[in-house]
Amino acid sequence: METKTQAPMSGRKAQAARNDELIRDAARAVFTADPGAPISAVAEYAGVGISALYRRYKSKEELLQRLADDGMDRYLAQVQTALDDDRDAWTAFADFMRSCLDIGAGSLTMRLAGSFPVTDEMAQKGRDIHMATQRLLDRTKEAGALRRDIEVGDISVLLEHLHTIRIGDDERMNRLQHRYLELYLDALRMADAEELPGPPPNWQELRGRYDD
Amino acid sequence: METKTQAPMSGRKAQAARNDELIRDAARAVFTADPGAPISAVAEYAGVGISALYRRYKSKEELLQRLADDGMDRYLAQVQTALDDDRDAWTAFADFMRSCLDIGAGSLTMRLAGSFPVTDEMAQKGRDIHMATQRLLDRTKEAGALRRDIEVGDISVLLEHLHTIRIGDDERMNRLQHRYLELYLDALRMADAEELPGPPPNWQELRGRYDD
DNA sequence: TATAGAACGGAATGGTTCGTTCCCATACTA
DNA sequence: TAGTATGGGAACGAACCATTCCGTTCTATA
Repeated sequence: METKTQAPMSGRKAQAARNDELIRDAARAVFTADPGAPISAVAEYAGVGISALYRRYKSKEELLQRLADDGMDRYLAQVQTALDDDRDAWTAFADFMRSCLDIGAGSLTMRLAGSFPVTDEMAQKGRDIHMATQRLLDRTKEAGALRRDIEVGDISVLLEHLHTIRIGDDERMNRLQHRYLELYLDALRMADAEELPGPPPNWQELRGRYDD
Repeated sequence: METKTQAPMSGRKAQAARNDELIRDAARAVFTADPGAPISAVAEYAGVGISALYRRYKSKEELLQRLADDGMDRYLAQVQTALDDDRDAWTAFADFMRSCLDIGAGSLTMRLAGSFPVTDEMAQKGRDIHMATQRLLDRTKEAGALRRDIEVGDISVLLEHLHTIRIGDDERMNRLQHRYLELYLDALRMADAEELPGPPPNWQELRGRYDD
């Protein structure tokens, strides 16, 4: 009975496994659209009851932490991919930015700022992210493919804010986000442009939003 | 006693007049920072009691409408200034964008989307804004100073989202917003750049957020 | 087929937030 | 000094939400 021909579909265990994923995806979608959304909205979006959620996460806070942690992992993976990319530096960098938009990296992590305590582990992961991103930027600058005065904090801010563009359905939204990313990319590429005003946001300013 | 040497300060009427302004400014500041802020936050920020607020506005909704209406007027004034600016087209346009950032134009109007019903008068004003902005863009494009595929909706989206950058205190925030505006401007100026992906957001898409 | 128990759905609960109203104090005006 | 416009801020009631609870469904096993 367990090894049905077509689907390991039926069966509480199978449904539970499917729900694990449904709930993660729903949570990501819902909280990305509205960081203050009620937990019931996540359940509804996932098409499950609230119990299914609380069976997996002790509290809303725990769910948010996991989501943020997930987001950091996914972002880090993108940076690694870019660092391993042996095409020309600019192409690797530009594609890195485009991927980040698609996977929503950097979005949740930032938008959830302040809504849960930061574990030591997450803080460490944040530093790793910073360093890896720095390496990517340095490499791109050395190839003369990126403005000198762009720093890690700028990348965070750019991605974070491109994600706040929310118009139309998911597909349209994504397309518009890419529209403005391309605009930014055209500017980022101008290695010899005049220097931008103000110091870029630094580590402390960005993290500051978590500590409140 | 009314005509004290120093100030026409004391006196209920004088205080009332001052409060009018205090409250408007507080409301703008508070709701710009957080469109969902409670009315009590506005009173606190203005340093007055809640009564002072309700004496002037029948409800929170009315206050929001007035604020949005105000914002539209201020934006329209900026466009007019830019249209009357007889320096070169690009400089006029760039300064227009910079001014919009400083006065918060386009910010409130958008961020408040959906939180109150739109009056016919406001809808009309919205159309005026659209047309005036269109004229400004056309003029700038004709001078070869602006990408051809930038449309009115793009300007709305750009301004709206530059305003969502909120890091540090008011001054720092403004400086950072200008940092990214300059980045955008460098890209907007590239009249012969490759076309951007996706159609720009249209009137309907932008207004759509109000009707819900 | 009967039954224990995992996994759920979703209503009920209790606490918090917030718009609005109310009551009383204060400061001018006549 | 009585009358009136302003304000301050507590009190009220509705809405929202995280979390808990209880009855139900489905599987596996005997």
